[in-house]
Amino acid sequence: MIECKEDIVASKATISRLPVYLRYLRDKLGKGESNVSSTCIADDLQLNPVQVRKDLALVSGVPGRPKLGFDLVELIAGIESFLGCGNSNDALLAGVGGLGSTLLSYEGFSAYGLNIRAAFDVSERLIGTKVHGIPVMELGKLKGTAERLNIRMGIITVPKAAAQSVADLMADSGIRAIWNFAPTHLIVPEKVAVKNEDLAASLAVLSKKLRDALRDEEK
Amino acid sequence: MIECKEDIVASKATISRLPVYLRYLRDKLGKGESNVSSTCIADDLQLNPVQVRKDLALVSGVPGRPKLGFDLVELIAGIESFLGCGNSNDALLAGVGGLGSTLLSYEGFSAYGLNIRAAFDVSERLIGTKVHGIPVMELGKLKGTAERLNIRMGIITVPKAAAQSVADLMADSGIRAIWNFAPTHLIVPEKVAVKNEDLAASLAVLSKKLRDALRDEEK
DNA sequence: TAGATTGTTAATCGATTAACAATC
DNA sequence: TAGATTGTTAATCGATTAACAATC
Repeated sequence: MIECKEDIVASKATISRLPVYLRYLRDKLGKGESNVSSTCIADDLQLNPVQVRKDLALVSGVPGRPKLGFDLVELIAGIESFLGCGNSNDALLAGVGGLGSTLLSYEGFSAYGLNIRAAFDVSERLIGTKVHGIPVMELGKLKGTAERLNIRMGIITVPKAAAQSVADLMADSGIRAIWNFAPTHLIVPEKVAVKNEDLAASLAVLSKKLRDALRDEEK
Repeated sequence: MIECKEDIVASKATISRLPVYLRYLRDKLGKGESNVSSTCIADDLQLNPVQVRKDLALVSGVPGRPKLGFDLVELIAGIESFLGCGNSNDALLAGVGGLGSTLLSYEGFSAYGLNIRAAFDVSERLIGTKVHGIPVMELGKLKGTAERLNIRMGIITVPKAAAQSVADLMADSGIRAIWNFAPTHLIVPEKVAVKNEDLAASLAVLSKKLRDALRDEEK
């Protein structure tokens, strides 16, 4: 019986920091280290040490030890268990254009449990090919594939104009979580979760920071 | 004299919603509409109407009118002025791999003022070519180009192992804001702003939502 | 006028940070 | 022991939401 940290409530902010810790801790482990303190993590990642301790306390199986800090192996296992928890994150991707192909080829996802099983497009040229070993099928086969493989996560990388209809199709195919890279707001049934990956919004935040910094300087 | 909304303080959360409004409002304008109410925006984008009004009040030149709502043209101009404010957002990109090429080819950025002027790579095969009209040069020319064109924003799409050294190079070249797509934490001088585009973190949030939703259902 | 919508003030909510006793 | 580090409780900070008078 795998122990799942199922009933722990972690804030959205905490959850989004966990992969950052995970990456950092795996790096440290790779360098042959065996312990790390919250203060050290906080210094390196430019976070508040108390925040780090609180985040880690939520997901670590074993507590940190005064003077020594946390055991790297235990900590990594704790975060992996929390983020992955035995459930594989199988997904489908719709839209094998530039961004879609890039995501299909991105090696980094497997480290976080994401496993893209099939891709879909409307282009005759792409249907039947494979990208990074992942088969590209016609969009009409999305529903059957999702149901057959019991896949609950969908990635949308189609052009804006097609995004809503693909979202509808996914919702109708039993997909319950959509990672949306199309620059548009999707309307989905209540039980479908959507995460918009909004590059424009990120850019806006950065660009504002830059402008403020340059202005402060002038004074 | 262009009126800049320079001294307005908007929260990070507000700033990241502004491009979402902007996209939505441009759509509405394209459909021939001329006014929109905050309640309507809130309904469509699934936000709280008071939040929408507060956000818009910060950036709109003219107030909304009871019964009518906001003038679309004025509102769009207000958000554009706030986000762009006359300063062009010229940028450099380092790392013309899959993701880098995708970003170079992405049409959507210009609508938010981003203008990638040059790209850099170490691959002999790529140097001297153009991607989507943007010249790819050897990495060694980054500093000279940044200084000559007075560019202050850099985009990092190199592999993880090269990211820190590229960040150092950018910082040394006068770049003051880095949009980092490499899955690693960068150490930069205090005056350089960094925005990490962390796909793993986004995935973690979505994946958690999905798991919670599926679990709630079982009960 | 009546009703929809606005903008503002106050209350609530959630997340971060500070303070500090406990522990190895 | 002394000092670094932990985990927890309380205070602060920031953002969202509720309540409501003003307005077209």
